[in-house]
This record gives sequence, C-alpha cells and structure tokens, in this order.
Amino acid sequence: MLYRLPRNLGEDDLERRKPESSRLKKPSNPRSDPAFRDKLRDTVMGIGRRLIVQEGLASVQARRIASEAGCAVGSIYNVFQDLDALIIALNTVTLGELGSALKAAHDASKNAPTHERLLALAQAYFEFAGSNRQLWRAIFEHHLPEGAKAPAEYRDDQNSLFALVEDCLIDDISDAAERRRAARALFASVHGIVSLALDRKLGEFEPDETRKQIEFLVGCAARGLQAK
Amino acid sequence: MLYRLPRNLGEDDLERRKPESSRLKKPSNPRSDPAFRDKLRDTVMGIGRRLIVQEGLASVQARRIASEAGCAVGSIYNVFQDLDALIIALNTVTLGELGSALKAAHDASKNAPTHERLLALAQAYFEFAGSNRQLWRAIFEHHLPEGAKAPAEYRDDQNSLFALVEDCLIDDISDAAERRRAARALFASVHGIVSLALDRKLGEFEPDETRKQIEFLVGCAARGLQAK
DNA sequence: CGGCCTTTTTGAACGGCGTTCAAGCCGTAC
DNA sequence: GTACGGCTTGAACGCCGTTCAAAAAGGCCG
Repeated sequence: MLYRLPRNLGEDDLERRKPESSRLKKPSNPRSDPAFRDKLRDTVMGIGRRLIVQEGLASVQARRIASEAGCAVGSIYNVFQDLDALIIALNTVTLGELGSALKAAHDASKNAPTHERLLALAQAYFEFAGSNRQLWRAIFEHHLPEGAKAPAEYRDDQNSLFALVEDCLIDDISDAAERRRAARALFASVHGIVSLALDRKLGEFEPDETRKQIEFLVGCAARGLQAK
Repeated sequence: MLYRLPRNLGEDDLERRKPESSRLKKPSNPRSDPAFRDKLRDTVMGIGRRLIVQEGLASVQARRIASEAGCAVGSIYNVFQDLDALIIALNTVTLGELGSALKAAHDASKNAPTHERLLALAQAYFEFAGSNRQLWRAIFEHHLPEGAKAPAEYRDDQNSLFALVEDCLIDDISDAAERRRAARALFASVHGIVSLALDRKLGEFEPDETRKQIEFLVGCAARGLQAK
C-alpha cells in the first residue's frame, strides 16, 4: 500500500527561500544563508533520489532520510514543507530528465518523416521508463492530497513534453486544437502501453513485446493520419 | 505493509472455506461454519467498497473497517490475510464489473465494422472508469509488495478483457500473435488516455476532450489497420 | 571575554497506521 | 458439568509523518 493520506501542502512551497528573500533581512546567522539551507536540501534530495532508485517511492521516509543524512527528522521539515514537497521536487527533476531525453530524440529526427519521428519519441519514452523504472514510476505513483494542485512547473514540464509530439504533427494536422488533441492522445497511448507493461500486473515485463506494441501503435497512427 | 510469507496458507486464501472444504472436518462450532465467516467477509467487503467509492483506496483501513463493522480489528484478519488481500478481493470484483461492461459493449456491436466495435469498447471503458472513478483508480493504485504475484484470477480477468478487443480484430489481423499484440496495444492506449485524463495531474478532467482523444486514437487505429 | 539575539537543530512526543497474539468467550460434544 | 476447539477481542508492538519546546550555534556588541 503505497500512497499516503493527504497532507497539507502549501501551494508553492517549492518556491520558498529564494535568494532575494534572504536579502531583505541580512541573516545574522550564517546558517540561515541560502548556501547552508541548499546544502541540506541537496543532501536530502540526493538521498531521496537514491531511495527511490534502489527501493521505490515507499522508502522515501523522514526518519530514514534523517538517519542517512546524519541529521534529526525535524531538520528535513526545515527545507521541505513535508514529504510530499520533497517527492514533488524529486519528480520534477525526473520530469526534466525525461524531457531532455525526449527532446534529444525529437531533435535527432528533425528531418525524418512523421512516422519515424513519432516512433523515435515513443521509443525514447520507453527507453527512459525502462532504464529509470523506479524514478519513472514515482511520478505516477505519487498522488497529491485531495485539495492540492501540482505546482505550475509540473504542468509546464508535462506540456513541453506534449509540445514535442505536437511539433511532429505540424505537417499532418493543420488545425492547432486538433493537433494538440492528437499529440496528447498519442502521448497518453504510449504511456499506457509502457505503463501496463512495467506494472507487472499481467505476467512479467517483456521489453521486446512492448517495443513491438509501440511499433504497432505508432505505425497505425501514422498510417491513419495519412489515410485521413 | 509487507507480505509476510503465509503461515500455512497457499496463494489462494481467497478460496478458503468453500463448502466442500468444511465437509472434510465437520465444524464443532457453528461460528466456524462458512456462513458465519462469509457473512463477516461480505460485511467487510461491503464497507471496504464503500470506503473506496466515497473516499478512495487510502481510506481502506483496518481500524476504520472494524469500527464500521462493529467488530474488533483482529476479526478482519480472520477473514482476510491482510489488507492487501482485502483490496485484491475488492479489485477483483471491480475487474469483473469492468469485464461485464466491456462485454456488453462488445456483444451489442456484434455485426458492426471494426472501427465501430473498437470505439464501442473504448467508450465503454471510459464510461466505466468515469462513473466508477475511485473503484477504477483503486485497481491501478494498489501495488503488490515486491515478491508477491497477483492471483491467477486477476490475470485471467485482464486477459479476458484483452480477448474482447482481440475478437474485434479477427477480420483485420489474421496472425494470432500479431492480433494479440494489437489488442493489448490498443487496450493499453485507451487505458493511457483515460488514465492521464482522470489523474488530474494536468489541469482538470474534461470528459469531452477525453472522448475526442479516444475517438481520434480509435479512428487512427482503424484507418491504420485498413491501410496496412 | 560575556551577554544578547536570531535562527537552526534536535528528538521526545502525539496520533495514527497495519498487524499480532494471549486471554477470554461460547457453542458443541461427551 | 467439563473439556474442547475456534472465534473474538483489544491492548501492545513497531512502524509512520509531523510538531514544537527546548537546546545549541553563530554573529554582534559592549
């Protein structure tokens, strides 16, 4: 049972503690210096990331992190509002890395036909999810408490992923709204295939089978677009 | 919540206490009668289901269920090995209901062309997920502990869902392996679209937009199959 | 140096979780 | 009546996230 009961989450706590906020009041204590804070923040995030990679999201626990970071539990709550905020920060990093991977595939196939470009993106997505399984899973395993909204950065990152697909369809779908919809549908489709494949809920994970499913889907979509 | 290896129970504790098993040893106490056990079992499952529907999977808690069922926490562990087993039992029910919904759509479109049949299935899936959000989410939110495997029934249920899609493709894809792959890919694709739409991680849930995405995907796939 | 002040760090404490298990309870059998 | 099971019970155990009063740490000033 991997999720948690809702916690309170300030809307933008990820944006706290910007350098300029500390300029308003000169810190009389160097430990209130952003550098100090950021150091612990980085340490905590590093440990959190390692925990996700090695054991999964469920192992991101306050006491665990504190003991590995050599500090008290309370200190974690000094740099992150709560564990949700830490997880969101970690997932934002992962989302960024996923974005880079997709962007690389997108750029590399710049002048190829639509079919190839879509396939390159889909394969890059699958590749990333497969070789960063736990990090990737963490993105979708983590659920915000009922009221809370994902930070803007989160949604922007997701939108920029969709935009990569959208860009591949620019020659095939002239209407912008329709293109946007198609891009999201295709992205979600590949996500669905990868998602069900990695959630070993039906038998073991078979990379080759998954790859072929992706090829089938993208092939159908590309042909379907042309035949339109 | 760790899956301790069962004391003496095999993987099918859901199947325990069938009438025939009680014939082997006549119970010396009526409370060991299947009827008694099943009554509590049903009560617990009823409460569990209501908790999922009303508040989500996270509210399926031992103390909560016990208090609503008017029994002690320990009694729950007499009819379910642990909460995971309860959740799996609940999800199995949901999976069955989903299967019925899809089968109805499948049967109703018996003689329609492939495109319509696929669309009917996809729409039925979306319809089910949308009007049973929490129950549907619970299926994918719940993760088995590392070592454990889903019960056979679970996988059989999933396979029978795929089979419905497969059946729609029988005229379009002659090779059985390829048809199987296509069915899974399409199912997963629709699942992906519905999944990302309902996980309000990117903006609010917009049923109409989702419906159009599904129409786009199925349309592409159907045309793509013909153009093959 | 010793106060003074600010901010961080600390970890015991709180409430809640899943799960266990010794002790009691309760029909039945003898 | 007594003995025998299995069922029920709920306190207890060991976790969890989170809080917050108290302690500590570092700069400042007289």
